[in-house]
Amino acid sequence: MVTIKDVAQEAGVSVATVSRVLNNNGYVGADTRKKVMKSIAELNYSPNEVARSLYKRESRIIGLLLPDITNPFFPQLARGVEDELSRSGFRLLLGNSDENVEKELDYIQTFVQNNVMGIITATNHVDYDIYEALNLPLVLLDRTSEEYPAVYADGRKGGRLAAQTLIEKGAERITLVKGPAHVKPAQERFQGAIGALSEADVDFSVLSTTSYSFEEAQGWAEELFDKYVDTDGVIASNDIVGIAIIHEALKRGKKIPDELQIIGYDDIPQSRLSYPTLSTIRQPAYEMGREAAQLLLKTIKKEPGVERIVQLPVELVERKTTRKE
Amino acid sequence: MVTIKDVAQEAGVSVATVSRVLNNNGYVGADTRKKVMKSIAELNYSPNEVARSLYKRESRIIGLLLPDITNPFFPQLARGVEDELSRSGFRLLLGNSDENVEKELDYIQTFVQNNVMGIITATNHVDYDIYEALNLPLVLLDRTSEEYPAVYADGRKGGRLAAQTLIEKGAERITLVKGPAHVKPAQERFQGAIGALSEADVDFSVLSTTSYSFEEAQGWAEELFDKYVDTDGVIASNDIVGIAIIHEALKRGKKIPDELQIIGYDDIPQSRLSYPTLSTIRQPAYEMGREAAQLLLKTIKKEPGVERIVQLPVELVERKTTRKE
DNA sequence: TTGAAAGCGCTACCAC
DNA sequence: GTGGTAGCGCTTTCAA
Repeated sequence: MVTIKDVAQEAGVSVATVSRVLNNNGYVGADTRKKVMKSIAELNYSPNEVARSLYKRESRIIGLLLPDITNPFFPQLARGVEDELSRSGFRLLLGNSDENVEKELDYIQTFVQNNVMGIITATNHVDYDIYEALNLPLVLLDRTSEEYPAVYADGRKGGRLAAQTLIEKGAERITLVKGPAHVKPAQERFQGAIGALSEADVDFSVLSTTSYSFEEAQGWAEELFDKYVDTDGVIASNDIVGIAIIHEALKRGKKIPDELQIIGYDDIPQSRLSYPTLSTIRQPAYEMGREAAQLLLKTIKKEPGVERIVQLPVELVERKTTRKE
Repeated sequence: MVTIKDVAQEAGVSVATVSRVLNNNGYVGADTRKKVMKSIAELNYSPNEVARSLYKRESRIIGLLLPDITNPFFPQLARGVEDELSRSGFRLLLGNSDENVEKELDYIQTFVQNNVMGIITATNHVDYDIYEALNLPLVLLDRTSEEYPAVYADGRKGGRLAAQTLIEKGAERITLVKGPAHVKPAQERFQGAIGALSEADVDFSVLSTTSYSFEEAQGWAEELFDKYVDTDGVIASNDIVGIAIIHEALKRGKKIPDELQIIGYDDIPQSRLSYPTLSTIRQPAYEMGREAAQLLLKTIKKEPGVERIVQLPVELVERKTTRKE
């Protein structure tokens, strides 16, 4: 390992001087600087971030905590965060919590132990003490809270929009799929949909589910059609479930969208590839990730007047599982 | 921030003693140990990993370099790596390279700067000098190389299997979709398929594509049917493209699998949710991630007799886009 | 404009 | 058994 000492020796100056050219502060003579630069290049030196971090009590690392990168909504978020962060030279320490408090706490602890400069979390347990005591820039992603800055899309409005769409397009026996109770955004969109449904003159039923996963989505779809045989409009809890419902409906010979309309939530990439393509409520996941990163960066840099809440718009994407009129 | 000094003071011992109980080495009297433990708990102390890392020249961090987490094959890998790693208390520094050498080099550099204990990379540019000079445990994931330990599934065999399957099931005008030339595993499976196709008495055509992405998959599918109108069997470059092809085929009124059979590659989770469900060659992505992590861990711990190559089996998953006989 | 040296939090060696 | 202390690679006073 080549250290600052080696560079200093090679260049015939002190480590202090090397440090100055490295960080571009303090006075350094033009030719001294040149000499140092040359030695740096020759030795292929790059400073040890760990030592730096120890002294400065900060690093170029951000902690990102996600429920599960395996859920296709989150890779988008993660990429957004990473792309934005890496433009400022920050790197990502990544953790999947599976919505499990212990894992979450565990990750938070190691984030702190590693001197991360800030944390972005898409988690439900922000109310825990550990975040309070953290004393670190924190931004919530895809979640809300009274206390912390947050970037999210308006779930209530999204849910409402989904329901309204189905109502307008003539669905009369709507089934609303409710996502896991412990997942906040799932509840938000559910509440929004319930609101719109209640205000309209339609019959509707609620199917309660406890997961979003690919493995179980098909089970929910089957249960849905077993219980509500003649439903003609389903509001899925997310696109995965929506796609599973398309699948099951086709299997049972239902005509989409004539006999049955389906609307999803998220607009994950594969929704454009289902057949028929899934109408859905779009959340700008990649953008959300970027915004969260920007917000965090600004907070770290202590820029004045940073907005605490960034709410991104949801949007109806009409494709082929809803009727045209 | 509470440091080892604070704990020492609180417990009325020296920092050396605290360090000993922390690391469970050296002699510590039973009651001294108890006192120290108590102080640690009271102050809610947890050691600064950065300081530790600086002294020991190692850390509890692994660098993971992926092409693009947004491609649904990779989250599985990443989860496998993370789950295995976290069992040993390691964390993940994550980077997406987009198959771009510069980004890759950039990430490698920061990995090194942050004292990572090892690197897992799913990258095509291992031949570059930087890896040689690295002097760090490295394992390739989903890639092969003469020089480094690697975990992968047998692409040649997979490609061969895909082609054989279609031939056996009576496809007579096969179209083979070739993935991006710079992506090694894509070429492997392509070669495998070409081999099987060449040995059989079938006509076939090759459609050359330059990406795997959702955005462009549909374009490839359209091109495919425009160019090869009467193909009755397509070997997709991966499941994304396979799903796009199903979509396009249905749109054009083709009967699957009677008029047209399709076989994918990877077995990403959403392949079970397409309609009809996609027959495919399964790569055990999650397992691959875990194996890579295990291999790396063993290398780090310098366990003797560590295997250099872990080749996981590919497997035909018959679903509804291939015929039954 | 430059160098010497203290110190970031921790570990490990050497005394006692 | 326990404490003192050097030193990991770096940054930043303070003096010169």
